[in-house]
Amino acid sequence: MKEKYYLTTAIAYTSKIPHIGNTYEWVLADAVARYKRNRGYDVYFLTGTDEHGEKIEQEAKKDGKSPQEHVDEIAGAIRDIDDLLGVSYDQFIRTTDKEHVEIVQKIFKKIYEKGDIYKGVYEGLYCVPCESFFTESQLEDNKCPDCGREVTHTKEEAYFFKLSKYQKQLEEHIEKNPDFIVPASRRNEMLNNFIKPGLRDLCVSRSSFTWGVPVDFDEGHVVYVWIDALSNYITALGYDPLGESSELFKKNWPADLHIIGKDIVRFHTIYWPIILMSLDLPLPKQVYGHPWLLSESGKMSKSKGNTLYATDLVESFGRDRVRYSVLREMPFSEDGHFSPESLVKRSNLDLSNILGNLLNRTLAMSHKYFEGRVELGSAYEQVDLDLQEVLRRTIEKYEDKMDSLHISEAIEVVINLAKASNKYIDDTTPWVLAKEEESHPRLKTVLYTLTENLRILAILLDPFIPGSAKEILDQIGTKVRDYETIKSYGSIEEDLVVGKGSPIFERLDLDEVIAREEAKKEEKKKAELVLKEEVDFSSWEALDMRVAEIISVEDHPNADRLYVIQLDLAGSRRQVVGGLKGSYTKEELVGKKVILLANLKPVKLRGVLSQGMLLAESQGDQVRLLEASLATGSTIG
RNA sequence: CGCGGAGUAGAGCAGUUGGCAGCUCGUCGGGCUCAUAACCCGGAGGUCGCAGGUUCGAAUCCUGCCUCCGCAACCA
Repeated sequence: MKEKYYLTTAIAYTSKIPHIGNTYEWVLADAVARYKRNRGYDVYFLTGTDEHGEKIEQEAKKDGKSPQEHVDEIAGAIRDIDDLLGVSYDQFIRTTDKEHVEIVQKIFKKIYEKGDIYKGVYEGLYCVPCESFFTESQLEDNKCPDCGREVTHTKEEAYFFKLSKYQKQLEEHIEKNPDFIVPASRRNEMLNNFIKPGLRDLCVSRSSFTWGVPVDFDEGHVVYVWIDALSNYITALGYDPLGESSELFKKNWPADLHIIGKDIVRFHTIYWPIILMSLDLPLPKQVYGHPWLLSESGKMSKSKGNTLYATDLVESFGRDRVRYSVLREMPFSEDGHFSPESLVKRSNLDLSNILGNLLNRTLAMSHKYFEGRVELGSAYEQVDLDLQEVLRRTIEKYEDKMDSLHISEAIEVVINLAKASNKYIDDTTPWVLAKEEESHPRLKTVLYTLTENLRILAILLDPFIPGSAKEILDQIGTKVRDYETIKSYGSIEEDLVVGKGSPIFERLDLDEVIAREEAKKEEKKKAELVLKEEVDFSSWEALDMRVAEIISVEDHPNADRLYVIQLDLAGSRRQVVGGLKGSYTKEELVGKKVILLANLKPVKLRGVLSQGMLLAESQGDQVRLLEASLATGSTIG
């Protein structure tokens, strides 16, 4: 009986088309899935899309579509990206699937009936002019802390999850199972930052929007999107909280591995385990919060113009180069950097020069000297045995690295084997052996060794570059492709005739690629200029913008990125809180004449009153204030 | 005093239990010619963020400080 292995990715949020940083996760999971299959596990690999929530409702509205139309479109695109990257998922779940929705409703009901979810009130003391809720303790003299006016008692019904009930159990589980959350830094973060300070009951329903799973016993409420989303890992398998679960579920749950981004570790290691505890289900064995794939210039974002998409990359470079370079550049716990340049360098170096060239020169020699026939000649010599020892250790390290999810290091180990094989050619100098008839048996053994090494290299690389691994084995012409065969050296056919071979992974010209990518980027920029909806003149007239002068600037006492700015507006004093740190020093700001949106409703930002907004141009992280020259109080128009 | 990291050769990074400071790229020089101008060998290049301490011995352990990044918060 094969041992089962159930792994999942996070389900992708369908608000926007994901970039390569988002899609990296699927390739990572796919590499693990393929590796485990090769090792003989009965793998079940789940991925899919998360399609509910307020944000999606809003995105759809912006495009003038219904939420369903919107998510159908994005989910389709995501599925296409998965297929394009060769992600070998067994199931693709969508949270709008009817079965999923029904089971989520049952899960919610079951937890409710158990008493872990209770109906409460999102209670608050409400200040109508400020449109804000406050707790008793926030009030100053029983008045609104922002504007000092009377507050009214307001209640809104909502459902809450008693997280605190399971806090101790969860804390113990995490402490007793050091591998439950990896890497360890994430584990510490969860314990110190969230669990130990105490878990507050979580509001698990919403009534302010409707795009979600309805609470079937209470109209007007939808299930909190995270409860809905996390449940996919069991609904996909056919879990039934009120009846008999499917065979698929019984076989596969608990999951062996959830692969997710480091930003959502909290949901997967606190909320999700507690949901499972409440349902009396076992917890997943491991959650890996992988780091991020960053662009050269930092986090990928549209405004920075450094966003890369899998579809473009695969079109430009081919699937395996993209898969290889993202997996290779990505460390286990630190963020990795990725760019088309790094892809080209990696690809040329590892795949063309070291691997592809090794294949090519080996096949060429077999043909040149023995018409492609590969067989063992004279007995192994020390240099051959040394290489076999390198090979043995390579497999050992590879398995160790793959099992602990250190994918990049596993790849490195394999490439080092390819390097050792190249060195072996220099050490044995086949072209010298070819000259003398009497050294031909030795030459046969050398080529046999190289061919067997290549076969093993291809099998080891299969999880990362499945297409090319197959191509290598095809060129060699061997049918011996099972993972287990790499452990008994010399498993290759005895009467093998290798193919002529042709270069895999042609070298790429870096300068050419850069020029091409730049041109593409420019075109993209043009295509992405999308303006907001048209407004009429009265909307413009309603804004009162004035010239004002900055008198003084202080750090916000309670927020890292904010300044508290005092302005002179035609003799009267204004205070504005703004996120200008990082763009200006305090000294630079003082004395500047700027443009103030003066009739914006005042709000408190982390406790400090802000009466207006300063106009500035912004691009990504860069912010530059618009500067004025006329007297303060002058109007803009 | 919210939490977690990072600071090691020009760049990107390894350094597990303290024991002569390493890898890849780049650079310089050499070798080879089977091969995708690829492959192989060698050299140069570092006060291991700063300051103390423990030790026969510290990149590694302890204390303090500086700088950077991420999470959380926040950007009118």
